[in-house]
Amino acid sequence: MRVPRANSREKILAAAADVAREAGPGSLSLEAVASRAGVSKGGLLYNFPTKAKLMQGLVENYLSDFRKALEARAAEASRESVLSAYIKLSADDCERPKPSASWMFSAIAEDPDFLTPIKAFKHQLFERLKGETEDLGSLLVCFLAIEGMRSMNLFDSDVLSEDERKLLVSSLLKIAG
Amino acid sequence: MRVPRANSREKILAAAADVAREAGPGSLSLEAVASRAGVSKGGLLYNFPTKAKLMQGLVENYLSDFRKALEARAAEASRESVLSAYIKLSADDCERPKPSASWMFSAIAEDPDFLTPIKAFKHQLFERLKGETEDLGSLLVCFLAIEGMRSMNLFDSDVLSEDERKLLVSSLLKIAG
DNA sequence: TTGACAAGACCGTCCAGCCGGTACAGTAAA
DNA sequence: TTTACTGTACCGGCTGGACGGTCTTGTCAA
Repeated sequence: MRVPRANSREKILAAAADVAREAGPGSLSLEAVASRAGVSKGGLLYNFPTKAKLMQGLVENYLSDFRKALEARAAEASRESVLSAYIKLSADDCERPKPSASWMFSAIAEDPDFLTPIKAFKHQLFERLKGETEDLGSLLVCFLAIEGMRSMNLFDSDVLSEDERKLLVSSLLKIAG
Repeated sequence: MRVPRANSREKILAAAADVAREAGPGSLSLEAVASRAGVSKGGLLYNFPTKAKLMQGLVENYLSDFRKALEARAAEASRESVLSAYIKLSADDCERPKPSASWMFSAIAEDPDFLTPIKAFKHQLFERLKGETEDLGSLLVCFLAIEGMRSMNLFDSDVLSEDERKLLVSSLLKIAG
């Protein structure tokens, strides 16, 4: 694999996420992405031969980032549980008021199957946490509460205040032990 | 050959939800809805002059159903807290393996603002629960865990088994007190 | 020379919204 | 009782436009 002039792939992926977030998931067209990335449509199609490939790229990018971030957190405080790392990571992700993954809605509209890797990852993560936590009930509550937090952030729903979110996180960390 | 004069509005709303669920949120077109509802495109446009009105109808229908169901639950066991009623209602909703609200993704793709009534309702519900619960931390955990459960159902993500969901619900009810 | 794009024309598809019709139902005058 | 009118509910073809994807031609750096 040759080194590109500039790394267009990542620019394009970032642009796609930007477009979905700012113009709405329904406005994620190839032209909009290309324009946003400062790339021609031909250049975009060169990197992602089809829109499906672009969606797939978004999912893979998202997952690899997530994995890296989680692993980094789990490593930096190895005494902590992975569950705690997951809680803190998610709390930080949701700190940012902008939903960074609106592109998921575009992907679902295109084809719901694009999300299967994400579902699989979540399942895998859950299994991993099960092996680590002794009280399944607590794990379930924590895991689902995180899911709820992430979901609210994704939908750009600001039901909770800043303080409430912090209280939630500390409550979850307490439950996680 | 037009057979019965029936309440087309509800038929159309149900058809829209069916189409989104079965053909995917991206396939929610006026023609598909009309065909599914056994109504012509003109007839559909007669009831809902624009696609936006149809989406709005879906949201309003969803909210009024939700309100009724919650009120019914809260009334039938008036000794229970509203939080408990909300937990049980959500558990029952998620029991059905079909994600009954895939149309939400279509609505978001059309315009994210369609969901503001739902967000407002959630906010309102949360405020109501705050007035009822003494421990804010417990409420937060419960509320978000329910949100997570609903979100997983919406995304058709089957991370939890049947037993795990039941355990989760009983754990939540215990936390809710 | 070749890989990595730029630029954009072009085509087939799809879809929302509009519009001119049509089949009733109710009413009310003749 | 008939006829004429009016409004409701619905039909279905049409069109303008957007969008995805392909293809061709050109550019420039390594």
